[in-house]
Amino acid sequence: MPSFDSIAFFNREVTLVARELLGARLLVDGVGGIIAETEAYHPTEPASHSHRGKTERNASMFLGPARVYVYRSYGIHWCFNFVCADASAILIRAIEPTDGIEKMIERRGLTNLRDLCSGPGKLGQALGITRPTHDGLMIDAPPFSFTPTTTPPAVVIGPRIGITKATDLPWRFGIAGSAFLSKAFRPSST
DNA sequence: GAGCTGATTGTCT
DNA sequence: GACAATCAGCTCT
Repeated sequence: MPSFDSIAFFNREVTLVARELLGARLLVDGVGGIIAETEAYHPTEPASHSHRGKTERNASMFLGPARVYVYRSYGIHWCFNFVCADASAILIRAIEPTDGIEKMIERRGLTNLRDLCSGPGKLGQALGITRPTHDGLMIDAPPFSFTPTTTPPAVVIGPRIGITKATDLPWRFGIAGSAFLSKAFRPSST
């Protein structure tokens, strides 16, 4: 039994959780690493899949906090999200590989650690994420393993990328100075 | 090193 | 029928 209450952790304001996820350890079947980059999505803004209400695709976002939401992006990639309070979600954009690296190299067909999980689609492939297998599951039950950090890293904040709506919201969070980010953060102090 | 473009398929209008 | 929370490969500087 984990002493960590995942529902309480995720049942909070989505941008707060997105920031606290940085440095946490996420494994899928023993493969994964340290979360290095996240983006927050809330139903009140148009970039969120839950903005238009519940559909078959986004049903997992309405199951409650600490769930996993998986969707296909551009018809090719699987993207991995955590569900938070009020049908909000956090897209995991990048991970620093620490566990099962050989498995990730095999799945990605690459040997460069920095390219294994530095983007939502790459991450989904490296961790073997698919919608039929993982969508709607709880994050604290197998095959997942989630461990929050006890030593929060320095954080950089910026506007979300890869979207066409609500692009001005500073809801993208990353570990400052990490070599595993999907893209560099726009220069800004603090 | 930075920036642009084609690929590919499920979902929504 | 059009779009999309992306990636990889190519061109240009």
